Amino acid sequence: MYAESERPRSIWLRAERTGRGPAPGHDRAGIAAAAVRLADAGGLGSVSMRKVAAAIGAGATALYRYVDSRDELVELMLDAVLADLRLPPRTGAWRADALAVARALDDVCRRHPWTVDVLQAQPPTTPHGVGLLEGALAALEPVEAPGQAKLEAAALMIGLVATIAATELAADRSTEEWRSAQEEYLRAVVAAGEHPHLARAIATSTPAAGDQDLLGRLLPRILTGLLDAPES
Amino acid sequence: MYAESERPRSIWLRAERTGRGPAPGHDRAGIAAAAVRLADAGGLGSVSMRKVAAAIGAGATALYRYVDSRDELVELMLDAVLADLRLPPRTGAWRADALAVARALDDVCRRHPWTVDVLQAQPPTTPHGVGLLEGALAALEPVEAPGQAKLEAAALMIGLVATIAATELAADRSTEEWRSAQEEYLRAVVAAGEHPHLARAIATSTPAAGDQDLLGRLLPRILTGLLDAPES
DNA sequence: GCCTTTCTGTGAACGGTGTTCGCTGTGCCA
DNA sequence: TGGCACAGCGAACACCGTTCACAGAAAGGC
Repeated sequence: MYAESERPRSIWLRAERTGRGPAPGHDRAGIAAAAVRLADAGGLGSVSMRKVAAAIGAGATALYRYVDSRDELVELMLDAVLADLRLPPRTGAWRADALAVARALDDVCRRHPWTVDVLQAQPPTTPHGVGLLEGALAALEPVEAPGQAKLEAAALMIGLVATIAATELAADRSTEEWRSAQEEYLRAVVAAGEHPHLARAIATSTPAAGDQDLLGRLLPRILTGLLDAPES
Repeated sequence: MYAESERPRSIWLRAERTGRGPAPGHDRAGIAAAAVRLADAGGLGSVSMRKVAAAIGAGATALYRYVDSRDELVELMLDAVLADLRLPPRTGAWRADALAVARALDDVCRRHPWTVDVLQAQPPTTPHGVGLLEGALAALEPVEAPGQAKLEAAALMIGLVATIAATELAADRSTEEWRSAQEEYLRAVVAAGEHPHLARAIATSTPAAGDQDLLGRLLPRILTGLLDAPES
């Protein structure tokens, strides 16, 4: 099919083991688990090849025997956490089914906040990632729409879940002093009086009232907008 | 108010010039413009302190006289491109007005694709960024909702515009060989037959048919979901 | 006018990053 | 048993953001 073997291939099409030579001391699952542990503790930024290698007790560059690049390592990590997705059985009510898929993904984002950084960039093309896509498309099965529109809807749904989760997680994901600097500036803007609507909104805002279930209120309407189908 | 002057402050609260000492050879606007040029050409990743400094003909570390960190440089860049926002006058029809604000932001995202990376992370707290927030809140003025809800709606609206733009720009923003590897894997998944819905959606998908005006179809419904107001 | 103070720009340096390369040794296959 | 392909490693390269001490220049106070 392809010339010899030069073509760069996805990690998911490369066998983990060739059979020749000494047995590897580690495997993709263990590496991904160690990297996920690091990311859960300190965010994606604290996942470096050297740190992950150290975490599994290997030399700095041993990881490149298992992974072509850091991006591939992140793909491994994403697939590892998406393996925990618990997609409920379909009921046939497509709005509810799609919402259930979204909620399952949302759960993963809560457990592993760094996943939003990956999911916002592009839809996941890993084994469990395409499982998620399949689940979303299965939920949309009753809808009459061209395949292209459904693909877009599924991809966008994933991105939107990530964005909503990111918005709600924003407070946790930034440092204290950065937040206080932001707030000081906002206070100054409000005090300057040039932004009356912003001032009023902030004044009448109860700081603790994180509104509940954004996903449940938003997603059905978003899907309606994407697929232009009447309520059902 | 604060002890002496140690507290870290936002760059927008620091004067650009104190008056003493030699005149600076550069200014924030010029630095931001050079950085924006770099980002437009090669993405946010190709904006490094050294490259920006070289672009304005300065030594590697001269930038730190104007900016406390790279993150602040990005804030400068974001504000520079948000200065091009052309917010149309309000009409009083809040859905249409909010959509107009979103379209203005969408235009900026098309011209400077790297802005989506910044906007997805958190709402913009720069002079023109709060101008955008003010514009969004002004559009929502006729809506009866608590300030907190309106703030959330405005912030989420910005993030969603960025996510939608990111989805549509995804093809342009990745390298050719990465995309071909992804496609090869997807083809293999479809061929394996374990994902019937995905297979059907891809089979019936016309590759060129980027669906038009996602924003116009999505945003009104999203706002309805956020603010729970009847159509008007 | 001078002097002090304060700021600008610089080059070197530190610790970190992703990644490449050549080496040693090991274990499988023929 | 010989040969070969692979695992792991250490050094190295080219970057990155950031800090620091130091040169020189311009403004303020006297």
